[in-house]
Amino acid sequence: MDWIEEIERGRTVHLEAGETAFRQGNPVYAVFRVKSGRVRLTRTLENGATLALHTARAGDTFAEAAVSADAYHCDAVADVRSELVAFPIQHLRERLSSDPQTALSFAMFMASQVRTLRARLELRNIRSAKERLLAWLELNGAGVPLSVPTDQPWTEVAADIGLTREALYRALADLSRAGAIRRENGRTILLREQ
Amino acid sequence: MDWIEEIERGRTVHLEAGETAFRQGNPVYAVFRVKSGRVRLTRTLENGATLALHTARAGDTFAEAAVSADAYHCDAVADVRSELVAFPIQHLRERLSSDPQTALSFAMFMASQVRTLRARLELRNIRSAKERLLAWLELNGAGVPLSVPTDQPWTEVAADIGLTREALYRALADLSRAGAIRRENGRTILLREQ
DNA sequence: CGAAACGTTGACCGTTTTCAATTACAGTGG
DNA sequence: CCACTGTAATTGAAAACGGTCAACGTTTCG
Repeated sequence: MDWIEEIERGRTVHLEAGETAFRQGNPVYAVFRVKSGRVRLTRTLENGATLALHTARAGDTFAEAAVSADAYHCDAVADVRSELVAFPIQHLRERLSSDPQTALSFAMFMASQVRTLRARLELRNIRSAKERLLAWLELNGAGVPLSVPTDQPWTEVAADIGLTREALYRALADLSRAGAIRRENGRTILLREQ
Repeated sequence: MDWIEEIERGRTVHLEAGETAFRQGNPVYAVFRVKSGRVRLTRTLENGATLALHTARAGDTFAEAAVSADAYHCDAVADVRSELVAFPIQHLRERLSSDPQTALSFAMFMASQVRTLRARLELRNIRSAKERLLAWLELNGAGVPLSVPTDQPWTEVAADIGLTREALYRALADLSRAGAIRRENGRTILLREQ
């Protein structure tokens, strides 16, 4: 799972809000992981428009493509004060191209990301806030009855599933009221399972 | 880019609408690519609910995780009559675990998918239909001035970016009217570039 | 201790969805 | 070659849902 940390420890980088880890065109020097904070990846087009490509949060790895590229293809700007771990590509490349086991771990890690992202994208196709939230709970729940621990603020969940926090709280309240879920100390339990 | 076809040719599988490539729990036997049609990946929960995990379309590879799993974790059901290519995992595994170059190609292919998916997800955070469409055009455009070929029906684009086709056509009309884009034989050209 | 973030609910407004209807076009079989 | 079916492209009108703004209590953390 943690393919990259098996290869090397990496060095910690501190960024203040607005500071950059790299810019479009800079020669690649590392792959990153966010320890805390938030990093925004954006691409600037020829015409000056800025496109958001990703927002990396605590735990996320980014710029994995650096392994096989010469230069970065987007900007990485800290959104708030952030702490990153930078894994120099040098060593990474050597290990990946000499040790098939490491390369395979890397590949399978990326494959699992793909699965997660596809599911999140599919989730966004659900228009109704209530149903979307319900699907998110089902996707992230575990156990019987299915339940989700409240280990991240609902505000974050809201951003995750593409709702404003207000809409999320309303959906939560509606589902509770309808008896589809129950919220208790630190967990949300799915009811009405058949 | 086409890591998998460099390893083996795979055998073609024909599925009628409703037929399955595999079901949750089946022992893995292949990784797939859709040649034509559409395959829906779904997971059935203990409580009977069905979760959509992905919809694979022409050109998409799916079940890449089969490489390192014993059984499939979801159902793959053809949505319409479809043609798939099945790449037996046997040989795939051997090659991937013995040849670092192949494993690395696989990893980088997955990494590029991750990049694309992240960008598509980020796109969905744009609430306004007009702006979302504009961002999609910028993301998929090429050349100066930026332009996008009409190689897929707008109906599909609508599904891609999470709008109903009606909303998309309206956004398209609005942008045209406002002079932000121009639609001509087989291309959509972004104007107002600075 | 004070300032941020989080949690929650109300009211209103705007955009998108929905439903409906129409035109255009491509492929199919008689 | 033409009626016939299915998909794509478009536009209108009305309804619904989520966004936005506002306000307030609570928790967290430097």
